[in-house]
Amino acid sequence: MYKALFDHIEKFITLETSDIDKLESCLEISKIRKKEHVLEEGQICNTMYFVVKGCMRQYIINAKGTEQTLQFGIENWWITDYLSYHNHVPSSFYLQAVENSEVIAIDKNVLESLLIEIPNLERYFRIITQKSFGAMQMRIKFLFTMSAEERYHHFNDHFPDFVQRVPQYMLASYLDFSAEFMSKIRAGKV
Amino acid sequence: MYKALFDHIEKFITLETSDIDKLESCLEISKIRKKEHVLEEGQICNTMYFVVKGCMRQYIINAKGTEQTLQFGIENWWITDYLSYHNHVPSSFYLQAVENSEVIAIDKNVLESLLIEIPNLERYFRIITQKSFGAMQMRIKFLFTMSAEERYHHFNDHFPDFVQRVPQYMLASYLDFSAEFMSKIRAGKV
DNA sequence: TCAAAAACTTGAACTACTTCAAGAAATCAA
DNA sequence: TTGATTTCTTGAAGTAGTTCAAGTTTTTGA
Repeated sequence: MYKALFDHIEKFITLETSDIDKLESCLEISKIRKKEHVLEEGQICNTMYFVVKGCMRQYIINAKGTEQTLQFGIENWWITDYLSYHNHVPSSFYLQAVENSEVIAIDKNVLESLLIEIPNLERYFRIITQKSFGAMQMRIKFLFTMSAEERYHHFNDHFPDFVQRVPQYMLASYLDFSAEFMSKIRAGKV
Repeated sequence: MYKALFDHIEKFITLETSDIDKLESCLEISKIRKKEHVLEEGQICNTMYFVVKGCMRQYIINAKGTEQTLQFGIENWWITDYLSYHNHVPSSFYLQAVENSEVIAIDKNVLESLLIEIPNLERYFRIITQKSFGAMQMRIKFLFTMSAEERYHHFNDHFPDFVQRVPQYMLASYLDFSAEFMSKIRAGKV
């Protein structure tokens, strides 16, 4: 059940059996129904979520009242609002399930003590966060250098299955263009 | 000399004296002249840079041959290409000094062994990377929700001194609009 | 299984930006 | 101190996208 997480951790470090037990005793799986929120704007985010199954997203509601997806989190990704988490300030974001999902939620206080007890786990989080940061640097590059149509095709080429999984309007906003424009790109009307 | 870095580290964790010595023996300050590169596109990035003095930037050259700044790193920031660093693949970016700068360069192999020896240092990097990731999430939010003019004023309100430090065209591309448009915003001609 | 809700499509009008080209101002290096 | 380089400005023309509104299709849930 927690296997997905342990498998993911073992890709980067090796845990002692005692540490596995220690960690396991702190974990709890929860099921999040499609459209359910685990964080809403204004709340303080005290939890990190590891997606075991399904898909979560981070989004905002912009000045026009439209939702804009800033980030997706699928299987084997961690998702949280790191700024609210670390600075203990109200979040600017919503965290919501896009599909019925299963996540491992781990509370900040629990996690921070665990990390002090298990230095190797600290290492795991350092590595995956640095890698995510690298992915984000590439994302900024793509946003800055590609046209809307190029971003769509690029994403579609790299993640064809994922494109099928989420509503088009969510993907459109993630790629930073309107849902209507997405429709026209797909129809070849641009 | 390395004080800036030790001061920064001590904001997040406490190092044993022996660890301070160990770390110090691995550090080396280098001076980077304005416009000098520490990384060029296509090279593999094996170094992390801590800016002691001055300003560095990460940029690309786009399809039209124009430079686009993706990231600045000023005093007390780490800067590197995390994707190239972790995946050992050629970098998509340039890393260059915007001003005459002093940086502490630390080699990947040296750092990775140090991190294993000093778990607390692992913790330091985990925390600062997560915080940087949080800042990046906010940056995406601003890019997605604000107009060019709003982005300029928002940045100018929050970092008035920094705006004076870098050429306008670099800041314009960092905020994702053209240098010419920046000129018009500043002249109130939009 | 069917009504309601959610998601997608389409075209027309609009606009926030880019591009280009040329000149002016500021900074740099010898 | 001056010529060369870099940076900034300006206006005119163009365009990659948005917005709106209405209709269609698909999915959902009782």
